[in-house]
Amino acid sequence: MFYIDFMFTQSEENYLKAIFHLQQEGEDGVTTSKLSEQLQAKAASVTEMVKKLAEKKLVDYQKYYGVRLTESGRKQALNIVRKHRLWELFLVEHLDFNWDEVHEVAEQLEHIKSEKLIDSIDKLLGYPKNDPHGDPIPDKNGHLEKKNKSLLSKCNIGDSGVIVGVKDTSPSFLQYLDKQHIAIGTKFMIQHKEPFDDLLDVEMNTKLFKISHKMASNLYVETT
Amino acid sequence: MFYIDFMFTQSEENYLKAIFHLQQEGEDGVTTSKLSEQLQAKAASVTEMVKKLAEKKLVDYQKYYGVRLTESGRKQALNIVRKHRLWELFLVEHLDFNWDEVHEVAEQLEHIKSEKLIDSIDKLLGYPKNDPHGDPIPDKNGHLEKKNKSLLSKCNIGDSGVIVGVKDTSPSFLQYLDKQHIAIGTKFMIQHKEPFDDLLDVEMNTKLFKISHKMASNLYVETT
DNA sequence: ATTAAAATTTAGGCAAACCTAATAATTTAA
DNA sequence: TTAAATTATTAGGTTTGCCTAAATTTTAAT
Repeated sequence: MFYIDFMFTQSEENYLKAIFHLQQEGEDGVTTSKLSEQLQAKAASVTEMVKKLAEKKLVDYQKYYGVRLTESGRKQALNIVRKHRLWELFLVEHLDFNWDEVHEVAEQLEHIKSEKLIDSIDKLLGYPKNDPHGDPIPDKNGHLEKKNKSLLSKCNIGDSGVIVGVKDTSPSFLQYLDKQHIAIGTKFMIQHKEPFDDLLDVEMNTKLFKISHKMASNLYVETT
Repeated sequence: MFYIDFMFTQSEENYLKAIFHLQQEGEDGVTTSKLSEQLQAKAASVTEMVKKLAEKKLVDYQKYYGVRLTESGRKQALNIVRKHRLWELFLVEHLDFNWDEVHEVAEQLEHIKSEKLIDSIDKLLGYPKNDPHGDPIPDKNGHLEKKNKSLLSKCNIGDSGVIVGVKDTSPSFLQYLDKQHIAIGTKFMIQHKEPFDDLLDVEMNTKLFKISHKMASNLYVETT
């Protein structure tokens, strides 16, 4: 295939995506070591690639102080995130994948270069707003809706609402949720919060669940 | 992602596929120069890769005399061809792609590594036998149906049948067929064949077409 | 049967993206 | 505020998959 100006290697795309995700989390700049961890690459490799991205004006890079996406870099990153999330939803909606199986395949599919392809998938899915993990899907123009979600672990006794997303998307966590019939859309109400270890008693589906702090800090909710 | 024993690079997969296709055409072994042309790579690059494939027992390689797929290599090649053709059909059937648009995207999609993904696509499509260009789709076990197709250019006056495939799958040829409403499944009968230049008068869709030798030698037919 | 032409292989390089080891800058803690 | 610890960068390698140019083998033509 022929490559155009603004086309990137898979590796470059993975870096852009990783920087984007890390920027979403912490507010401060993205460090070499954070990227190194996220991408499972050595710090030296990260420095090298980051310099390349800086040359291409995709990131602002300050030696020893990390990177930040430029407007152009952010746009590219959002495009990859968009493709990843649309593919994930497609796999669940049309190919009988479970939400714990989609990530790995979407990691590959997100690099397919065809605007028509992803726009068709988008259309087929009815221009969806969220992926199977509750994360918002950027639109074609790079607009990303930001929800008023918070972590279940931040909620207090008496709070109620609905689960809208997961922070950890590892198969093991998602399978654990499946086993307990906890899913996106599940309504909850916090009955009790143990001061000692933050263990929560949460009512969901008319049943009572004990939810660890670790689990609660990986569930996004919208309170009502 | 993690790589397993029998997983290949995109480049290796492209070589296997190219060798497979060239073997289908000429009966004799596949030469370095044929591969070089097919893959748009220099002969020296081909020699190098071919040696690697030989080490992996995917091809039998005789210096200066070319390669031939081993049983293992053929199985791998068929798997890639299977994926390519299933994706092509998926694009046409589910994403409104025209048959002249699918090849380029399928060239990328064929390298996605997920057995579950391609099996789901296969199922979604109803375990189809042919891709949008009429080429047979190998099944999961590497079985490839061979049809009794021949070229329209080999037919004689009075012969009739149905168009079952195209040899040239370039967008320009396919668009040319679209313009004349010639498609897979179109029935035909040869009214006349001009001895001088092999120009054919062919009845299709109750209309009469003049078909050049070049065009006729890119249309596969089954005669009745 | 020789020789010229064509095809193929070998040798030596290059870029991408990774690595380790050594060095340098920054941060933390005494 | 300095020294130690941490973090980041540079320097120098490796592998993959390409390339050009030179050498070799095969094929074709006289």
